[in-house]
Amino acid sequence: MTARMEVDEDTAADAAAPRGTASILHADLDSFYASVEQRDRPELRGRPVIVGGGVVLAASYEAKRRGVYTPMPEHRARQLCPEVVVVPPRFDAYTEASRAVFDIFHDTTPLVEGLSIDEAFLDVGGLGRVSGTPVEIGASLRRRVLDDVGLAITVGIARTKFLAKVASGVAKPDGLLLVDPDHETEFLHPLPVGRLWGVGPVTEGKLNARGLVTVADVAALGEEHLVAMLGVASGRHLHALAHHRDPRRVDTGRRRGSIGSQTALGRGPKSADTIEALLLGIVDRVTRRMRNAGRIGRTVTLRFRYDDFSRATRARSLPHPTAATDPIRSTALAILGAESDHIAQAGLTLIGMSVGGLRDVDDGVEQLLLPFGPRDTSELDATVDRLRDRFGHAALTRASLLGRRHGFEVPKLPD
DNA sequence: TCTGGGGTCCTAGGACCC
DNA sequence: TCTGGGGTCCTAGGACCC
Repeated sequence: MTARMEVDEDTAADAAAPRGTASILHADLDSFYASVEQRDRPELRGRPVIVGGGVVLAASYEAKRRGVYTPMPEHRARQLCPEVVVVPPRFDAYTEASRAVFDIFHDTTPLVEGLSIDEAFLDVGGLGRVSGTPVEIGASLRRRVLDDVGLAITVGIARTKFLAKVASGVAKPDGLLLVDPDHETEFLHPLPVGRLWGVGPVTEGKLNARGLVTVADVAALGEEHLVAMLGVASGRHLHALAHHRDPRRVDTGRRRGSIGSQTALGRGPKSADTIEALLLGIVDRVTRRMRNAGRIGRTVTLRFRYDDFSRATRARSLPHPTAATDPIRSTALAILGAESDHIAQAGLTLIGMSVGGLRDVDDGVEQLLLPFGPRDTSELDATVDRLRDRFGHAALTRASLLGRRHGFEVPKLPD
């Protein structure tokens, strides 16, 4: 490896460049769903546990040691490990546990970027005088999550988000690992390429087929070769990561760009009525979640999977963003109608719908209300009707607040 | 290995506009 | 009548993440 480093100009340049300090934490709860079950049911501790519903959603470390992983079919897990305990998921309990852990994150630093229900980046740079070194902060975070929430959490600490994420992956389970900024290459280069964030089975297969097995192998390659192999974005990204270049800051302002729901149907024939009923249930669920979140969206996407596991997505954009059930339902039904022949022929095994192009409902309300002022309310009634149609009844409360802020009364308020 | 449910990002072609 | 280049939006598909 040393010889490789010497011939690699990029790495040499990196080594000469001034390093930042390792102050980014990646905190990742271990086997999250399964750990919550073991926490709440002491008789499950020390035993192989999977949370499942057809496939393995999460496996305890006792089960992982037996070769069980996500998303393995449940029956396969039982073959590998006959004494495994299968627990149905309790998503409310996981959401609540996640909220408690994120409270501790936010109490640690204001710079928190959530990645999923069970992991986040924390920037603890500049907290030194108050809270200690990043390693001390990481250790105390782990203690607090265990004491207050009863869950094990692994923390990776590094100069960049990418390295912190890789570090927590290496440190699992129940660990803490600092990647010293002066020894990043030694840490990174021996790892298999599949450890890189963004390298999945397909990319790993392409790289392996060209004899590229470790990160060092990838790092020795010019960017143009990776771009030719993987495309512009992936190639550049991978090249940068292999040289531990990752300028992304911890971003506290990230918001979801789409909200969706899907359901697997199993094999066997389903009537068109059954499929339509399932879709209507999905539409209700998604639009309710949108309204609860105060988001509106424009692009309705249906997702289908067929008996042979081929997939298709069909999208249609609405003229205006909305969270109202009616326009989203009719758009979804129109897409379904256009696909009905293929569905009848190919056999549907999954149906899903999501709404993308999300914005805040306040933005939509504001856009419709903004042309009005205190002296121009002649068309306000019609506008309020349109507000209700597009965004649903709840938007009227927001419209009322916004109207007052702009100095006029919005009529037809909800009671 | 015969596959859940929630998402993100990237690519690419075509329509449309200037 | 035929032509260029750039930008944006829409749609479909694919890879990836937990």
